[in-house]
Amino acid sequence: MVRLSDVAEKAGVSAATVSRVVRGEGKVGDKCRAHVKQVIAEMGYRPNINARALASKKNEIIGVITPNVTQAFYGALVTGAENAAQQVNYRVMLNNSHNQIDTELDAISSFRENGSQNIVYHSNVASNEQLINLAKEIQGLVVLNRYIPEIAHRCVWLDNTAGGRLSVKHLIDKGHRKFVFLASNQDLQDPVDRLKGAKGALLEAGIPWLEENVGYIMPSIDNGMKGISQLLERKCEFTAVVAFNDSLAIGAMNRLQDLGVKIPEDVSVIGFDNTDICKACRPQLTTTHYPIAEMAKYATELSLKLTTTDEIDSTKTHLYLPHVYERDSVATRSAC
Amino acid sequence: MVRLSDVAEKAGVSAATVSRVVRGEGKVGDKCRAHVKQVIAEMGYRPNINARALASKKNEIIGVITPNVTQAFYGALVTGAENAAQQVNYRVMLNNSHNQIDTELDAISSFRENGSQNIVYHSNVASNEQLINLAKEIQGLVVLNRYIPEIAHRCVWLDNTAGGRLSVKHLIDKGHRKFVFLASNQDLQDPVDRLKGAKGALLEAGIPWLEENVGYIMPSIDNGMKGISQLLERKCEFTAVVAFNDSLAIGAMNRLQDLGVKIPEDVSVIGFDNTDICKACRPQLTTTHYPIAEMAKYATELSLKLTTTDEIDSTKTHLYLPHVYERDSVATRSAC
DNA sequence: TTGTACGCGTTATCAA
DNA sequence: TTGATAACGCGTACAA
Repeated sequence: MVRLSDVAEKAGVSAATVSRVVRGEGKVGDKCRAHVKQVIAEMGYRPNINARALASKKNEIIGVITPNVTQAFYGALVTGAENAAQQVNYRVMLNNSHNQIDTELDAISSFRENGSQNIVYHSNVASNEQLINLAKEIQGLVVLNRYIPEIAHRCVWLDNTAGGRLSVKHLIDKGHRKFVFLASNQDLQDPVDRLKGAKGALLEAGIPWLEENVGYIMPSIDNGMKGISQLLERKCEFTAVVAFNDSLAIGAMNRLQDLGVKIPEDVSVIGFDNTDICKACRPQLTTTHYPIAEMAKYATELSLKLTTTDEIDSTKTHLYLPHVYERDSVATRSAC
Repeated sequence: MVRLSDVAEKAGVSAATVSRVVRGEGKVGDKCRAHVKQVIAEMGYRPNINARALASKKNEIIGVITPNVTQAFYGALVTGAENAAQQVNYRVMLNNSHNQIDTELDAISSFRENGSQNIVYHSNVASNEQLINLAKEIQGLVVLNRYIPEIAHRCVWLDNTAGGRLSVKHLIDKGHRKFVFLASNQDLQDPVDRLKGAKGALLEAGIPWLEENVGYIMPSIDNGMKGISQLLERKCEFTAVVAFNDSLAIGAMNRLQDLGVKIPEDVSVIGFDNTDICKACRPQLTTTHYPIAEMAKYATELSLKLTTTDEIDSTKTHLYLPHVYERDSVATRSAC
């Protein structure tokens, strides 16, 4: 491995000078710089990252914490972050936390020990207090998919209330008036907000909210099937099902089809997220698009900005709006 | 940040001793060790990873290179690797190469500059020569999903030929004799091997191989739909479709259903990989299981072994066998 | 079993 | 604009 000092010796300058041209900082004479660059190219020198990190206490690493990249949603998240990282030659360190707070905290410690100040953190288990405290300590920490007023300018999140409202409004516009909801039973804000939005859309349209028409379950295809069965047993009447996410929607859809219900002719179904599986089912799933890849990309850019510039506007948060992505699982209901 | 020397001072021992107990190596007196550990706990000391990496020229990082974790298959791959890494307190650095050889090579350089000797590399674009040369230079490089005889003991791969054979044999056992194939047009060994296995199974059963019954396309749901349409236009006769992967299978299945063909009553469909989307479609997809998560886990364990012990058997490769995972898209065909 | 002393490859603070 | 020189925090021969 060729070192900085090797380059310096061959170029006939000091190590300090080479360091300056490598980093592109400090004053260096034009022809001196050109010469050094030449030698660097000739020798194929590449800086030792660990030595650099040790001396500067910085490292070009962006840590990404996510429950589990096996799930399409989080895969898209990581891809978005990695995309932004590649543009500035940063590396991404990944942690699958499996929703274990200890694992998440440990990953954060580890990232920091590696000299990384840049962390994009999606947590379903950390408390607001924990996040606020971490944000104080870690300059480049960005909280993804969550809104915490105290650190609003460090949050990149989706307007889930609007999402819930849009989903339902889309169905109302198509003539539906009898709904059933497959909600998440996870102790998170997202499910609450989406339901709140849904409720709002209903009230606006003068449709009563029936709590008995809501099933709370852990999101998965299998549970979507179970959930819709339970709703059916309760003798809920509906022409549309609104699901917390795509998996639940697809489970519901498939179970209904098994029972001879035609989608979307008899019942319309709408999902949430717009993950890849929406194209696998039949009919293809109409869903509310969650631009997670873009959001993750933006979040890592924000993290970078947080650690490199002072001009951050701490009075502003970063809120994304979802929109309905139409496929084939929702149909117009002429009469009701 | 509390340093090694801080601990040493407070404990009244030398830095070298603290270093020994931290690493659990070298001889240290029992009560001395206990005392130092006590102080470490009290002070909340954690080693500086960069300093350690600089001094030892090693870093506890495992690099994972994959085309794109947005795809479920690669998401599972990364999860498997991360799983193994967590067990030994290693961190994973991720690179989405998007099948760009430059990106892959760059990632490798970067990993090495970070002091990592451990790399799990899935490449669709690197040549065998490149891989062989890299393996020479990088002690802990493991090639995933590919077999290169010269570095057989560094390869963790699937028997794709057996996979192709098993898929078709499963269908033959169910009474099918007329097949159509949706193959990949990617310039890789996997598609070739799977087709070879399929052909073998056919010949064993005395069924002729019809090259015109094979469609070569880039794997995706959309292309599965297009592919089966093309085969239909060619007036191929078949009672079963064998797809290179799950996406193609699902595309084919859905298009057939659109045309009024009943799956599996009229036509059976089998996929490959056993990714999450198999449960999203209707009927759920019977497929050939590719144990990618386990393989990736094993691959990173192998990489670790390669860099820590000398007792590696270089006469042995690491070959996994796929198996048919039955769901609902394949049915028995009584007469033909 | 424990301690000393030097090196790892950079960055950064001074002088020059 | 350039060059010494001291950190950075730890690992590791070697000596004790």
